[in-house]
Amino acid sequence: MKQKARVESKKRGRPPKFNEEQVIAAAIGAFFQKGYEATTLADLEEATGVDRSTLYNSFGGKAGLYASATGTYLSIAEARLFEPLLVGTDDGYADIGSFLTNLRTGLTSPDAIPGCLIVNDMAARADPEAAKRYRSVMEDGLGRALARTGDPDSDRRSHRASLLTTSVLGLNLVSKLTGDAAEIARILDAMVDEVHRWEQRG
Amino acid sequence: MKQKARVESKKRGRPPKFNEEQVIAAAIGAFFQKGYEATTLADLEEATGVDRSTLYNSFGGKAGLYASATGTYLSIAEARLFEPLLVGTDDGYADIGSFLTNLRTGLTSPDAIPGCLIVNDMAARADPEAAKRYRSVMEDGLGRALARTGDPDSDRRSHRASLLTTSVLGLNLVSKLTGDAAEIARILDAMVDEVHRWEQRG
DNA sequence: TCCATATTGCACTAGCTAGTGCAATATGTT
DNA sequence: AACATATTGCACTAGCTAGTGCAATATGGA
Repeated sequence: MKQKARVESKKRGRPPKFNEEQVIAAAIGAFFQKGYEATTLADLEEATGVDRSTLYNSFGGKAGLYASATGTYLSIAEARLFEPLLVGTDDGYADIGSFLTNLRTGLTSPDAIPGCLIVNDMAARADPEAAKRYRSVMEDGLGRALARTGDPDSDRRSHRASLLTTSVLGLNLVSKLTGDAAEIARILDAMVDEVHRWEQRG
Repeated sequence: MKQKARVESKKRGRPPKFNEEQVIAAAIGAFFQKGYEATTLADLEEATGVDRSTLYNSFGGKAGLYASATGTYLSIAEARLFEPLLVGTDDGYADIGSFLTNLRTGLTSPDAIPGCLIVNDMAARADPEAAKRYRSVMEDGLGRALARTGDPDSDRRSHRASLLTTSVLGLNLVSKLTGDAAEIARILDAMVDEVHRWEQRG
């Protein structure tokens, strides 16, 4: 890391060939597909079209580039997904509906890279078969438990089994990332609270 | 991989020193802490007390050992967490409550390794700071949107913000793992459905 | 006892990794 | 034109990785 100052008043010396935004965008794409570990400097060179020494001098190597990539990605995600939630309309439920629609578009459009960069990295080397089995067994079990509640609406039951299963996956993620028991307890309280409401109101 | 047959009627040749179950248990512990990629053969040797050549001959190397570890882990998880859901009592809601309690115990007990093995592997190399920011921004946004719904119950609102945030994390995971748009759509339908119910019934 | 068979433990290796060193190059300034 | 400065692109390396080869060893059976 010889110099990291990216903003200068005087421009002297050989000018960079690369465009910083484009390099970061390309890096995001690369990290997206494979996750941090599995993305090699060779991958990054190919994706960005920039030599590793340049990546080193200007972005701080693999780690620095990943930091830039996640930073940029989060800013974009905040602007597109989360900002509308913060500002919003006077109809909060409609805003949440829009949020979920945006999420759907982002995740299911055919050319989109699935997942989000942050979570993607987590799932880079996961065993798809194991995760699939884990998920389907859990959802099946929850579905059967819900069938025993007497709730006659089978669509609603399967939706709820799906919701709980997905939440548990997210919960495991939070558990791993924070390791904070109080945080886990809070989330579980929220889940318990909601299930309790199902019981009371259908 | 010279031979993989682990069950033999005749016992000839030098007997193994290791106990298969213990080795797999130790391997689960090792993979738990670091995830697949970051766990080296040296780590596995130390955790299991077994030489790499033995791990190779008897378990199929790192990949084979991981397969055994996930298989065993899933069986345990199924027996402890999911089996009670499948059998259960006549009170489905109570069964789900018990399930969530078991989950809580497993995730928050001080000596427990956080997360589950499957999801843990996914989160092995994730950037905790980025994930934390991502999560807190999302939860904050959802909380504010819920505040605009006119729902006066602030505990309920924060619980729901938490539930949705956790679900979205899980959703991203599913998206990455399956890449199946229909599956994502199904989960999002479930989320939309539940939010819709909040709107209608409070 | 001697043989067949299987595990063990050590030393070794090929391949890949992130990261470096440095001469060549391209610009602004004087 | 000549100099100062910064980027570039190539070749290189130290270190770590999963995986191997093989002689030593420990057992059951003949």
